[in-house]
Amino acid sequence: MPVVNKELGKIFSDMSHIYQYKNGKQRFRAIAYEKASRVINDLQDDITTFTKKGQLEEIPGVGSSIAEKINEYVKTGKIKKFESLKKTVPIDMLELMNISGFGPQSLKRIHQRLKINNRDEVIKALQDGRISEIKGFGKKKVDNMLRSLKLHKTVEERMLLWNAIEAGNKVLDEFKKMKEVRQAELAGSLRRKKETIGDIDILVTCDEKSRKKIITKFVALPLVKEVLAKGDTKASVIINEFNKQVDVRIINPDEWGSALLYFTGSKEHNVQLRTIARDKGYKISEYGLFDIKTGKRIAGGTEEEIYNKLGFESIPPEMREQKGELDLAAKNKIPSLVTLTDIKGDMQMHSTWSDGTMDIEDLARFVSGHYPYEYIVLTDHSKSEIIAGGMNEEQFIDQVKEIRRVNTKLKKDFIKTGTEVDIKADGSLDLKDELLEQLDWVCASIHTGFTHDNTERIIAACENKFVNCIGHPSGRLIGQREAYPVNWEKVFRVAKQTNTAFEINCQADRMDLNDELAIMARENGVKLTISTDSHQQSQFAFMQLGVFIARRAWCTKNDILNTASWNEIKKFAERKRKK
DNA sequence: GCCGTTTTCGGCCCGACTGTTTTCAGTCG
Repeated sequence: MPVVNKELGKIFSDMSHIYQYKNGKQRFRAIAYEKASRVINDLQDDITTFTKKGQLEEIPGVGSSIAEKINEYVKTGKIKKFESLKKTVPIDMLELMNISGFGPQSLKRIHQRLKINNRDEVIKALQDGRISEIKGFGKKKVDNMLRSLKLHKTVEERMLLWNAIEAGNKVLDEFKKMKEVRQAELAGSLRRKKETIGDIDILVTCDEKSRKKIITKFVALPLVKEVLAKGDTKASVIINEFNKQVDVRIINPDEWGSALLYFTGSKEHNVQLRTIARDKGYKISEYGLFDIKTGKRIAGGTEEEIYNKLGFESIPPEMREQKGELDLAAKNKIPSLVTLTDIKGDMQMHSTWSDGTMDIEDLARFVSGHYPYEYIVLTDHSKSEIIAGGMNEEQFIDQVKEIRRVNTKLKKDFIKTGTEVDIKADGSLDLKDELLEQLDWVCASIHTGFTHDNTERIIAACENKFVNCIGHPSGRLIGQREAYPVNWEKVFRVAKQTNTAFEINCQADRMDLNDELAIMARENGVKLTISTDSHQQSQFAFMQLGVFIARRAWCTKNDILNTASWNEIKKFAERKRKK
């Protein structure tokens, strides 16, 4: 994330906290700052590209007042209003507001009674019993505050989508095993397939009388580490796996659609939908769609029913991020998103010839036995990748012979020849064109210089007529390594001109391109590939992760190259070579 | 503070759980 965006996001989040703390009547102002903070944090481009063009107010949630503050910050490095606000509250204490149980009103009372000014003092006062002497702070509340303080660190770290899918399914299976349960489904950001997941949401239906029994069974499961809350219709627990929070909601079977809609989010999508419903004289809650005047329930059994009653076509969960999907749905223009079954082959993987764990024949037999693919492309590393056992030109020639041998043995032209060739610091490749020309598919990737601006390097690679695709283009590793700076608009323009595809790499910690960049690529007319970059058997299953990214980027089958037959892909490569 | 195919003013989604209360505020998702 661009540094300025991060700084501004933090400032606006702080301002939101300050307004919540100061005065309940400023609630909506606080919400506005909160929203601005989130939007700016999610922004792909550096905010200064907006300030330069005077387009700040085109960002949703940014109006004239916040735009002015952004300009002030970009120009002077400060926001006067924020500086003066900071002096009126114990700002160091408000850091705690991100922790559950530490709301503005509680912190305010603690500050006023104990004259405490920072988070460490609050923690100390909690532990030595001073806070439990304040009216309204009983033993349970203090215990809860101490507990969530302890949990805060581990729970705040988000988990990778892949891990969340595995953990979520484990819990989901437990519900499906209970005979009282009618339906159970993963909801929340997990259902929308965000690249990282905060907590796991599960929705369950049953007869009303079975609710208590289900909750009781659930909180007693061995996989539950700690119970945070439980009532008649919901429960929150921490599970052993990844130390993550799981929220369960139980509803009646005829509320399935409205509850799923509500529990899937995103929050922004729901708020927009509810606002529209309200304008039309309806009210949406997790219990259904209601006519405000008569109080009559209009819909709620399925999500589709609710969308339709409000004049929308149904919207896939991956699109529910308030990015204009409701406008499209109103015009019946929701794209037909790519699905896993559309994928006809895997475009990047490694064998024992470089750093993979399977030899070519085992690999081919495994994939053709477990996946319905028409082709796979073997893309072992080139010589610069010494640690990964990268190969030189002669070794690639030998490998081509081996691939032919295996294909003959399998009696089909299943394995395509290829490489993941290194893009060197100067933008040149570390394999000779004479070799690249002989391969079916060339993917070029950056493996060094992660802190530099790599725009020109990627462009240079695109301009080589034997390069068909750029691999893991942004170089980020989720939670470990930031993406290197790149002028993406420029890069995607060149990609389009040169007929170079860009990869959506499915490795669980890469997910690269991410959804935002995939949107930008698609809008620029750049073709995408979805590939697992598998190094071992289990990783071929990552393909679904890439499909999820593509769906979040509103991609159809036509945007994804490897939904096509190999003949089509060959034509794509040939067009570039002829240019 | 943001926002607008009924509004440039007057709205701003909706309900459950907890704890400490005698009817509700605070917090959360």
